[in-house]
Amino acid sequence: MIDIKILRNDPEQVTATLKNRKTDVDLQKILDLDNERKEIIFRLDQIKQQRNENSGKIGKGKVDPLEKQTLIEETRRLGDEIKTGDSKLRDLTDEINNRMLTIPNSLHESTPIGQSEEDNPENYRWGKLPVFDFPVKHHADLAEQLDILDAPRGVKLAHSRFTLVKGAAARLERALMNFMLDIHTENHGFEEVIPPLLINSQCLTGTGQLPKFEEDLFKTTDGLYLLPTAEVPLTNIYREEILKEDALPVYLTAHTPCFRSEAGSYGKDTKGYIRQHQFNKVELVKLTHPDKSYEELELLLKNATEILERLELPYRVISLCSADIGFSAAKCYDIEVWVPSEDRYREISSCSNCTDFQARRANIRFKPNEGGKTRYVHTLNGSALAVGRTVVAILENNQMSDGSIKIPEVLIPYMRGLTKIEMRTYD
RNA sequence: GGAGGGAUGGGAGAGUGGUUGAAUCCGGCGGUCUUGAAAACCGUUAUACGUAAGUAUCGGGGGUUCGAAUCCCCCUCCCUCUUCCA
Repeated sequence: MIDIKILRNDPEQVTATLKNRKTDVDLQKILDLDNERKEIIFRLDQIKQQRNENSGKIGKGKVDPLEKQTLIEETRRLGDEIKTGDSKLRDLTDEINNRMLTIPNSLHESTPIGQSEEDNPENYRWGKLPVFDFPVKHHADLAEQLDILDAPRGVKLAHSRFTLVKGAAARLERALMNFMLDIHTENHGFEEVIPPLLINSQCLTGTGQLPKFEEDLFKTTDGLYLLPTAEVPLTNIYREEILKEDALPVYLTAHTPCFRSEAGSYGKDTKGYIRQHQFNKVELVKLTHPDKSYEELELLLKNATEILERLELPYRVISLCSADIGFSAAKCYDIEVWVPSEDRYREISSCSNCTDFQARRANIRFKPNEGGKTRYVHTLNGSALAVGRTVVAILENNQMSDGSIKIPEVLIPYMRGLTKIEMRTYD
């Protein structure tokens, strides 16, 4: 949530943000409601003051009995007025809040203005693209031959966009999560946690998935949601808390499955393992001092790209432009990995600085060392990495002419010595 | 699932209708003392809105009352006992 003071003092700035983001919110309505609210508060405070004075007099018995009855009756009328006023005020405040929750975060000055994802500038590329002297295969075809990803049976067990992961692919996913978590905990200073996978609506409102994006989520019958990303529980760990400044920055990582309904992406990536309702992801979250969040974003990006470099997978980093950046982010880098069968890079990570936007929604603050007012922390999150898509990248980039897959050097110990995924032979 | 108990300031914990935004203790901060530290002692120590007067806040919502942390109702969460279970 943005600070309503920004909207009051500089509505043009918010209007510009909305325009650049290609979205629309009725700001004038919010401002009107806000003014109405101010007036009600002012009037109500005066009535309450009068009521409190009257009650004080009655209580102290300083009024003579005749006047007392009149005063009580008069005060009762004030009470009625307060009652209706308070309920009006509450409704008004709720409506303002609900509308405020639909305003996206302000953009950082370095976030490029663009009209669509076409306008996301590329920052740099890393790695040599693989050259194949045989026809490149799609990972779904490779996996089918190797009998390691089973889409039809995923459908049988659940629904379309679910895949049964088998044998060497299952081991590869397990190896990747362990590898990624080990790097982040041992080299990058993140604390590993295992959060609940079912999340309540307050948390999802805190990180910005609710109320606007409910249709992207799976909801359970008792009102909880399957998490769409570990960003939600990790960022919300300190919801409604005040941290000590010395506790910052907080670095958290988790491996979790993620669940997304993928509403609105019918027909996209229907073949293969790119777009699933359930996928594994290792997530990084940072809670930082507001003055440090942009340098922390650069570090976060490095934390994520390091995984790809160690796996020797070619990637590029792009900056999301105003039309493509997420609702909660002020600035966001996407890391895209090379996918040979598509002859292009595909998203494998998103690293965002959400500034105080989520912290304000979730009420995550810290007490400055030098004293004074509590301030909102800045929250950052990044995938490092999406495990399923990493499997896709390894299958495709490391495919051999015979359809076998070379295991990246750093994963071999995690694969219990397996260096290659080959055709299974059933006797 | 069954029965009961509870939710108060950073923490512990008083407070059953009228200067109680809230005793006391711990913690935090400042000071006295000390070469320094500890101990002791003194002071101080919530948040939001508002230029201010002020208003609101004792889990959340509603009600009773001139007046509610305190009484009544609903909801949420937590705990204990019991049952079941990886």
